[in-house]
Amino acid sequence: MTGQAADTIERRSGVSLWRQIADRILQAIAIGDLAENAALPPEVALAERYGVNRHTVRSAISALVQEGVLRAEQGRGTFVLSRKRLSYPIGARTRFSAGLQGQTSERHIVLLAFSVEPASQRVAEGLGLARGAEVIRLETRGEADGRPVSRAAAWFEAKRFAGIDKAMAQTGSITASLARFGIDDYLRQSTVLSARHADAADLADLDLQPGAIVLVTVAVNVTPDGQPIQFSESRFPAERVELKLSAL
Amino acid sequence: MTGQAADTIERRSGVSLWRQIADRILQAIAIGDLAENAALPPEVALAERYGVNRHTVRSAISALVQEGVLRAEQGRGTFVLSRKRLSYPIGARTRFSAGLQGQTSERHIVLLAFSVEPASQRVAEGLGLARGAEVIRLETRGEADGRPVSRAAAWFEAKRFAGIDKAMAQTGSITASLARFGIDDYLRQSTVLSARHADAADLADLDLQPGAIVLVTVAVNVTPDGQPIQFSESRFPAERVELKLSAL
DNA sequence: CACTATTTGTGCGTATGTATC
DNA sequence: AGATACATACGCACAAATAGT
Repeated sequence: MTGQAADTIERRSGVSLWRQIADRILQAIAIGDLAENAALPPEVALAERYGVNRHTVRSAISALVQEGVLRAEQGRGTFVLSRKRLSYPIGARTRFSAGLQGQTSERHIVLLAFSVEPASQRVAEGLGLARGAEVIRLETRGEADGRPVSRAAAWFEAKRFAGIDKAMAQTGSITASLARFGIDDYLRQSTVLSARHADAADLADLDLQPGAIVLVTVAVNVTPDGQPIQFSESRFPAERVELKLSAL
Repeated sequence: MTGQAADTIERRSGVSLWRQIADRILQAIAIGDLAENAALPPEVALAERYGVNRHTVRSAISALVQEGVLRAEQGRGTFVLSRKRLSYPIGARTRFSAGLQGQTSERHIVLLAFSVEPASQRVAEGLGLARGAEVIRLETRGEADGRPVSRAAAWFEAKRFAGIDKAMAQTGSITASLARFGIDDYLRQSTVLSARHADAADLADLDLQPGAIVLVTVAVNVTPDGQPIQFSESRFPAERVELKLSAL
């Protein structure tokens, strides 16, 4: 971000100063004046350059952080985010590791937590169980090249899949764990997709900045003969992942 | 939002004042103390209640607007947004009107604009044309019960579908328009899904507030024998729509 | 390890602009 | 026209995190 005179910031032009400054920064990124991961000048420097108060610069930066363009780190600076996204396939046979093969040099699933609990309304419905039936919940995080790319909770009928947590911890794979219970194949029966802002838990789990967006999928997996075995809710950081729908 | 003393807002507790106030408001909504579409007290009143500056209240409200919980309208007030979502089906035979049947009493597509232009890289690839080949672009908005639920751009080969804009204007249906060109059936070949914050155009087209999220699908439709006929990019307001994936 | 400089984060007070009723 | 309520902008002060010295 070199010269670019302050004189193009116009007061009482109908466009707020902070929006004009935000647009200037976007332009600088588009031109290549600000490269990916490059640091912006400090807020005070920008304020001086544009002849505005530091708060006004902060409003501009804040908007771009919300838009997923910048990342501000207290004590360090403000940086331009990279924009490449992994393409995560969703289809009849959605599998984490296989799906990302070729796009990353490394990927794996970490088991974060597990618990046995009574099924909530939606979990019971998804699995075709009575409400309150015992289910096992596995919390996992998917990572690719060291970066978190998904955060999922999966529920299984406790009676049928007792010990799946240990299998998961050992194998690091849902597919392999289910195989231990005689499930050689399973299919995606339904997927509902939505998006929202990341909440506090998402921010921590996925290493995101406040204001980041997560794609949320709620899915049911079934055996080839239609028996529900897994209910899951997955969250993907929208800035790092896109979903590619294939034959479902 | 009745009583709830200010004394639960704690200074130097490690949590910023604005975040504590935002959480209080979320709690009030969860409890039902603030109903859907209810107006919040004015900023100055909240500031006084919590014993903070008005700016601090504004930070809290601003965060909740970003999170899609509130909607601030200059000169009128700040309101709680409703949370019900339409479920938009995506599958092999994705059709706008048929998909929303049963969920809304009324839905239709409005043709906003059309143009003939040279195909961009991705459009050419999607349609299997040479880059720069002439294509027709249709801009449409989907509405259900008077609310915008989608905004789409669709591209067709100009040579083959000359006049599709008029068909679209008359019929208000892509399916019906394609039928005039001898396309009785078509299938969804590929769909890539992502999410981002709404840009200025989205805000205007979909009647959203700054900070709103849009789900974006990029899709190619083909004839049953695999010939690409339509490339499209659709945007759905995430606060009003979820996508339900069905057999693709 | 303490100290300092740098940089972003939080909060207050004030003034003025703009949209709505 | 006047009152109300949100939006923008400035200036000041201090807190918190980081990176060096």
